[in-house]
Amino acid sequence: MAARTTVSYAVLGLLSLRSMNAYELVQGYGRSLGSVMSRSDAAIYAEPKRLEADGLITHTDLPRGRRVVPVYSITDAGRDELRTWLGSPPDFPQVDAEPILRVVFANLDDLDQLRANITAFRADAVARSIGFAAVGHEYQAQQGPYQHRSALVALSGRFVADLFDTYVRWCDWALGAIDDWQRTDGTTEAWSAACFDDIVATLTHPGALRER
Amino acid sequence: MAARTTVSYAVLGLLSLRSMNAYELVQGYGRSLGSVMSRSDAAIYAEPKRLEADGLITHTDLPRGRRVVPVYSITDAGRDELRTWLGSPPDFPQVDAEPILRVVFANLDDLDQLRANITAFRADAVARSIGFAAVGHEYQAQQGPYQHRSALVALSGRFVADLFDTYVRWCDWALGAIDDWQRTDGTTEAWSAACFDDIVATLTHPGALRER
DNA sequence: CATACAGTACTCCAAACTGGAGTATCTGTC
DNA sequence: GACAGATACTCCAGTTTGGAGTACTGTATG
Repeated sequence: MAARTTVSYAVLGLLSLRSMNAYELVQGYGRSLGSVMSRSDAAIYAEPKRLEADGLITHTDLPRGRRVVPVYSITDAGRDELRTWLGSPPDFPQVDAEPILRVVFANLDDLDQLRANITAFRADAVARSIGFAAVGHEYQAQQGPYQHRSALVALSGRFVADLFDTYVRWCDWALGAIDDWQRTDGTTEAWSAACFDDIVATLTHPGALRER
Repeated sequence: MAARTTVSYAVLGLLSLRSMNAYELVQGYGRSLGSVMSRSDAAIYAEPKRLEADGLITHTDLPRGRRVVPVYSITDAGRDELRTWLGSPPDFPQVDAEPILRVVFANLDDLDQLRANITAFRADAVARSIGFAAVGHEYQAQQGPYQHRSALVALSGRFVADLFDTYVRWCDWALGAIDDWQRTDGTTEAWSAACFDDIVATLTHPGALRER
């Protein structure tokens, strides 16, 4: 019995809601989980094979026109595995923020380029927000699937919305800061010191309500 | 010439600040970039070999007691590559939020387990905040390396602090919401509907100042 | 009624990455 | 002189990426 990955639990979780084929798994994953835990299609297609080998799911071949498609269902062992995972300590979220790497290694002689990178990041965040709002609209109209679980979907949706909002607000703040640097002819020492004070204050009083 | 990955630019970026050996690269990476772009040590150790094969960096063997350690330096071609990358469009950040997966697939019959998962997530976020504040303190005392770039470090530090703060605030909000569900005997339809309205409002007006 | 075309339903692969185990040396302290 | 902890890595099996490729299905359109 191989070790499970996060994809294992995601697929097991989707199948705990209803039986489906691998293609539907990919669609369902992209719709509801893609924003919090993105995986390539190939990784999701591979997962049911591993899970079935360990008896956590089974499949039934159902005809679809001329071809036959395997439809996967969770087993009791699979539900146990899912329950065990829910009782284990959670991992901390991982972020891969490429735009921030560009900030750290920005060319200090080319603040316009830095600004352009942050502006592009902001535009991406806004575009993704709009795209994600479409899914929210469905649930708003009580049309999304698994209505009895809509409160849980709302909790996770709020998380994604908060993230995107944090991105956009950080961009706006950073763009303003860069403008200030130029107004002070590049003497940013005082600004940096104040900023670090602010950062340390946020970090040492997590979750405190603040305005910025 | 193979395609570059994000690690390539991270290593190239670190070497653009000063020459160092692979071990120092790993330490520097963990300190400054680990929170925005985590990579395993093995991935960072492997990168200089690829970069050197393509002439973006070179190495000089320096004696360290009885052993000889290669110290890597960026070349002009490497600086060009870094500059080209900074001019290319940024990727959108990827998040892998395992705790949110637990929320989506939470057992509706066991809200205490859901609460425990969110509480553990909150505790992790607070612990990481405190840990990250230590690095902030160094810069606060103007002791961190690369002082002339401290404004850029401050921008990225603010991003990490905002992220962690967003996590903690989401946890507090979610825990409160779950308490409310229990007070209303599990009839969460009205709550969900209001929550989706709120989510869509955030997503369609990104960055707008709001209180929650 | 043919045919185009979007959607359904996957497989394959090289290269990258993970995370844990393993190895050896170096430096400072008791 | 011993030992801890930091330095300086390598190795590997298993997982994941992302792009290319294949083939069938259902519906609209001329």
